[in-house]
This record gives sequence, C-alpha cells and structure tokens, in this order.
Amino acid sequence: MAIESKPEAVILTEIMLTVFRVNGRLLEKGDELVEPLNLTSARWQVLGAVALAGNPLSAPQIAEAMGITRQGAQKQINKLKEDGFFEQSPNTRHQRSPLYALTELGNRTFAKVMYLEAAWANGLVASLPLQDLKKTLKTLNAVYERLDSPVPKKGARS
Amino acid sequence: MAIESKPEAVILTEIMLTVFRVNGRLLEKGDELVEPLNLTSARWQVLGAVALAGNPLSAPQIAEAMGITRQGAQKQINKLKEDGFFEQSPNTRHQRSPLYALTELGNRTFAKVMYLEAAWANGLVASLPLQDLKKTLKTLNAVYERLDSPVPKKGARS
DNA sequence: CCATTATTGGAAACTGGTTGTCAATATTTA
DNA sequence: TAAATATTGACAACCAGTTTCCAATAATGG
Repeated sequence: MAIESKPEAVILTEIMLTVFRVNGRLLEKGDELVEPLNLTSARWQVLGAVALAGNPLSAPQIAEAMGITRQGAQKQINKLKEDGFFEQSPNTRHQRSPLYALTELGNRTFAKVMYLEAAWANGLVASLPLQDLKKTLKTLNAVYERLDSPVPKKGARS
Repeated sequence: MAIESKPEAVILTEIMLTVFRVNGRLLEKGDELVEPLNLTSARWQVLGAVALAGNPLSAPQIAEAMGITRQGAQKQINKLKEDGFFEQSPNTRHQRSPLYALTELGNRTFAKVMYLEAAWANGLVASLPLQDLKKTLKTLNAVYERLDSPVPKKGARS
C-alpha cells in the first residue's frame, strides 16, 4: 500500500538526487582544478583545514575539523607530509601525536588553490541571482539540520 | 594577489560545502533506512535503476542509467544476484551480456524501500515551504548544468 | 567474407573513505 | 600513587567507486 506523499516530500526527494549528482560533479571538477598543483579534492580539503586553523593541528584535530575519521585523515596527512606540503613538529601535550603545519610550499600552494577556486566560482555563478543562492543555502542547511535528528514526531515543536 | 570575489561566488562556495555535508548525511541515513532489508544505499540505487526501467537491463545499461562506470555497477549487480534480488536471463542481442530483472524478492523489497523513503521524506520536510524547496531544486539544477560545461565565456548565449 | 573495431565481463590495482584491533601513551579517578 | 580509562598511530580488512588490462564476443566496413 503506497504512502500518502506530500508534494514537499516529492520535491525533497528530487533535491536529494540532485545533491548526489552535484556532489559527484564537484569532486570531479575539484580534482581537475587542483591536479596541476599535485593535489586532489581530498588533500585540498585537509590542507585547507590546517591552513584555516592558523596553527598546527594534530591528526585527530584535523579529522574533527573535517568531520571524517581519525584514520581517514591520517592517510591524507601522511601523503601531504611525504609530498612536502606539511611539516611535523613535536606535540608537548602528547608525545606520540605530532602537530602538522603547512610548509612554505604548502602555504604557496594553498594560496594558489584559493585563487583558482575563486576564479572558478566566479565563472560558475554567471546569471544566478544572489537571492536564489542565499535561499538555496538556507534551505539546504535546514535540510542538513533535519538530517541530524531522528525522524521528528508529528507536532514536535522547534 | 587575491582575486575579486563576487558575493554570489562566496555564497556558491558555501553551497558547495553544504552539498558535501548533505551528501554524506544522506548516504549515512540511507544506509540506516534500508539496512533491515539487507540493502545499502548503493545497492538500493541499482535496484531502483532496474525497477524504474520496467524491463530487464544489461550491466552496461544499468551503469549508464546510474551515471557510474560499468565495472562499478557490475560489482553491485553481482551481489544483488547473489542475494536473490536479481535474476539473470539470456540476452538475445549479446551472448556474453545477460539481462537482469527483479525477482519476486527484489520487487517486494523495492516496494518496501519506496514506502520507507516516502515516510522518511514526509517527516523530513516538516515546516519547509514548498516554494523554497522548488526554488532550491531549480537552483541546484542550474548549478549542476553549469558544472557540465567548461568555464563559460562571458557573453556566451544559452 | 574477412579483418578491424567496439562492447562486454572478469580481475587487479588504485583512491578515499569506513570499522576494528593492537600496543603505547595520557588522563582520570579511587 | 596506583589502577582504570581514554586517546593515539599503525595496520589490516572492508565498501564503493575508479582506471587499466585482458580475452571473448559483436558489429562494421572493405
């Protein structure tokens, strides 16, 4: 027996499918964008987490900032260190858990990435009204918040 | 030297980050939703591709419909067949490339999934205005289309 | 009709993430 | 202070996707 679907739910389902498609495309294009800099979307994100923090971070802190697991972050960190984007310094607070900071190369590269990203985004928004973009961001964030909590009961306030 | 960022580009960048987060959450919640049915988000999607087609499909056709590679689709197909959701029939048009259709179990399961998804989406849209959802879908689709083409030149028509 | 080219499934290696285990180090608490 | 607990890095196995290579089968065209 089919359930009674609200028209809102139908649109939301379409939004979900579009989010999947956009997500895939963004990773693809992001990889292309930073490929000349010897980066990938994943490593760009890790680089950004440390760059935006402004101070050296440990692996668990980077994972926390990115919303991924400690081990997942560690994999990218190790590669970034290997390729000279990160340098390691001792952590006075935890002997086994070093801190990571951007090297000169890391900083130079991240600056280039920011430049490329800005140029890309500027080209992408051509003829998209600012109001539409703002409303979209607001709605997506609302959906995201609802995805946090379990199925809300009918009539539950807030 | 920092680039001149349009305010639209700034919002678009935030939308991108939100899309990443929403995408992750959707997969997570989707996995939870269909876990009792011995499915995952990935296998649900393959099941859906064949169910919605209405007729048996070959592996390359399923991949095409899903926008993933032939080999990626094949992995899920093999598991779905193994678990009794798909049955294989000979393809008169290509001896080495069988067609896949839903078994009785496959159909029953997909019906349950649709029910669960509808209930979930209905609960999720509480207090989200239909107009906002429609505008969001439209804007996301516009972004998606722009992601297709390379950097559009200023003044390019259509 | 035969030779070239395209499609297909299988297997393996890779990316980027997950979970789980282990031993070492920190931290908390009794 | 000593014991229990939590955090951490290394490692391995797994999921979901990718690319690459192979051999078999279709399809095309000379």
